Amino acid sequence: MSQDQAGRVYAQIREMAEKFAFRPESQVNEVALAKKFGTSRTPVREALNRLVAEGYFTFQARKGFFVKPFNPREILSLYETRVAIETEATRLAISKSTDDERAALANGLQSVLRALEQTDDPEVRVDLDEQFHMLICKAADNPELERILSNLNSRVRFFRRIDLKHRLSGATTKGAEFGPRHDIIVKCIKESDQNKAVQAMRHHIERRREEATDAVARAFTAIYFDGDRR
Amino acid sequence: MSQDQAGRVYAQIREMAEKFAFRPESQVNEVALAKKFGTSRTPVREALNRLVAEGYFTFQARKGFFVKPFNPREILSLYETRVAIETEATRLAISKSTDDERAALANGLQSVLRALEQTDDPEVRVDLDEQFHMLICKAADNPELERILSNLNSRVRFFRRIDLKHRLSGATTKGAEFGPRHDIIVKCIKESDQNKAVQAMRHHIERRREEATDAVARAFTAIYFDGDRR
DNA sequence: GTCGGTATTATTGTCGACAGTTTTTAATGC
DNA sequence: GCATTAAAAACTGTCGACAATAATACCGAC
Repeated sequence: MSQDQAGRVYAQIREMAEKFAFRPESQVNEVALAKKFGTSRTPVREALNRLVAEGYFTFQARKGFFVKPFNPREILSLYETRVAIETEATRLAISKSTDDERAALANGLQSVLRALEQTDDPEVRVDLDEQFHMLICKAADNPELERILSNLNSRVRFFRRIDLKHRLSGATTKGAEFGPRHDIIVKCIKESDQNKAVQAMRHHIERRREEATDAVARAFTAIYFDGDRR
Repeated sequence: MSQDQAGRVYAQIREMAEKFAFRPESQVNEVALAKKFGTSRTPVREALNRLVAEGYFTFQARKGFFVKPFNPREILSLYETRVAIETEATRLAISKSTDDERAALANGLQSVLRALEQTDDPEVRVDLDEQFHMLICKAADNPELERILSNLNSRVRFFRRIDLKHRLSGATTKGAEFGPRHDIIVKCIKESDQNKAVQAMRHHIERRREEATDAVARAFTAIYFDGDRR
């Protein structure tokens, strides 16, 4: 038997969860998953346990694992937490860094922004957007903030995708709505303007949050009426 | 066999980790733990998996579970993360609440402060201090922030205890150093002064952080030279 | 002594089985 | 029909065993 089923199974279940292949509030069937992955229940349970602690599932003793409920409040709380983490990360990234480090960071961010301008593929754009935010967080030099943010990101990814697709489809003009906000953040970092950078980051995420709340409605239909699932 | 070994084992291992009964960086021996708890390895592994995701241990494939390294940087990052979470929680607690809710919160906080004044037992005081902060976080009405903060709390508890014991032992006067900060936060909440409350919370935690950095040195000796352990 | 390589031991990863619970289904009485 | 209870099925929680891998001890050559 291969030796790291758990890791593989973990990655796959997580991906399924991110794509909402599980119906919210439904119970997870361990044996079905085990069968699907061609393993015993052990690696499945191991994966699910990790995913509980990461906020994807809940667990009730003697009942099993359940998919996290999926309501506006949950999503709001995710975005609010992002604001908490990322504003502080921005502050730290600026206050801890030397001039050189800050310049390097600004460079990195700008090259992400350039890449953003050169593609219309929503998947890629979500990916780049995430990279932008992670770069700043990494600059804060705090493994805990990084850990939490990457967890939040993976849980918000689904909504981001839906949201982004919608906006790209022509609801608004790309340049006006999407572009400049990122630029402002980079500019403030370059100029070491802590307060303005933090404020820009806050507004950036809060704006996304509003749009995501919208996206939830669309997501609901996508999940519940998009073909058969158990 | 009883039906919830995993929960019991989880709680016990976590408590051991909080008291640093495991030597940082050392490998966790699954069979030894299983023996100690009178179970098989299954519940032990289940517990460890959860604790990895909660930041107590790390995991390397085909090597096993390891106790998180224990250095000033780790601790600094924990406190910085607390600042991120709690300042935002304070902001939300004020902006989301009605006048009545805010008054109720202030009442609750003040009764915790009264309790704080009536005991010198460090254990109890750490507990009350934690309650104070959790009350504010709960008022933010955000399950995610709450989840993260209670995780952070459990991981800093050890340092808080050491720190508090030291301060109570007479290094400083209790009233001057410890008392007023909390009061200011309550006052700002009562008056709905968001910015001041956030600032007060930030300073409160940052001050603790500085003291905790000190405490780390003491903790080191406590862990490494406090009798035999494996 | 120490270096390299091999045998031994310890430890992890996975499995299938079974006992203990919960949920579902069926049956009975009203 | 509908509620109540009993039986059956489905599912979870735990275990002991074994295979795969890593760590350690041993041993001979130099």
